[in-house]
Amino acid sequence: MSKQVAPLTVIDLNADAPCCPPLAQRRVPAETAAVLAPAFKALGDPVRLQLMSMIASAEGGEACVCDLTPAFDLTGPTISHHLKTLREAGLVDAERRGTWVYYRARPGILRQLAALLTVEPAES
Amino acid sequence: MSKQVAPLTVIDLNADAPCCPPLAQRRVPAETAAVLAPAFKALGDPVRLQLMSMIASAEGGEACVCDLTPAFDLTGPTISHHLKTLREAGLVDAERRGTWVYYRARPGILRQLAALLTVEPAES
DNA sequence: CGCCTGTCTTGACGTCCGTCTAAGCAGAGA
DNA sequence: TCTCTGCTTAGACGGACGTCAAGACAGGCG
Repeated sequence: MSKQVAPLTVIDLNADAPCCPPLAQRRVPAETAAVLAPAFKALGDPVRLQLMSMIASAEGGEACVCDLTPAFDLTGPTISHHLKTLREAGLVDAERRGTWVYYRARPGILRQLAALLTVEPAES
Repeated sequence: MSKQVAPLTVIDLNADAPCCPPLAQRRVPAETAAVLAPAFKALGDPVRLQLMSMIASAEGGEACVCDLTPAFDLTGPTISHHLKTLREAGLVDAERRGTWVYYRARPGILRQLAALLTVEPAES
């Protein structure tokens, strides 16, 4: 355990470059797991997964809450709660402009998660 | 809905090719979200994320429960419960050979998840 | 056959999560 | 300033989750 000085204690979730080697290449340290697991957890709900996709794929990279809410059979506060969860997981960023609130995806952490799940094309 | 015979009602989680376009490219349909969210949810626990990594990065692609359990400060049944969760999410496969049980990662679904999270290198 | 080791299942308990209703706060417009 | 609309926060309730102790099952070995 003292072989390396654990340079991953604080993980920069905004970095564009992957912070960690793929999950299938090297065993994920406990600290890395503790930081990245909440992000996976936030994506572990169908509503939030769709919200994340709607935000990330929106025109101009941002989506208004007024466009997100009517896409589900849920009340406004419930959608707001899910958006807060995504925000606290570091997956999205919120900004109020006038009357409406806009949400924007953070590509950095998405890249981290994708890199972690990357598998060699032919591993057999 | 009658345009195609709904080939995504059941998503082949074992397929090697990605089943869905990236999350940031097109809005994820509700059915896809319902199928893939449980996989993210299963990875949304630090213990399971480490278990998944230990299994996927193990020699020969498989890991014995007897090697996984002592790596955590948890009881055997708890580890077994987490492994069952990973199994039910389709992330790993279990096989008993003699006394010990071996777990093996399913690269297909990992590729699906990684593809879904893929972000363009420069999206601005 | 009987015991031992290793793993899974069952049942229970405390905590967290998803959803709702009701209330609070921030801007825009009259 | 007053009111209206849009979004968030607070509180509550039912259900699911993480954990453990105890028991059940499978396989190997005397």
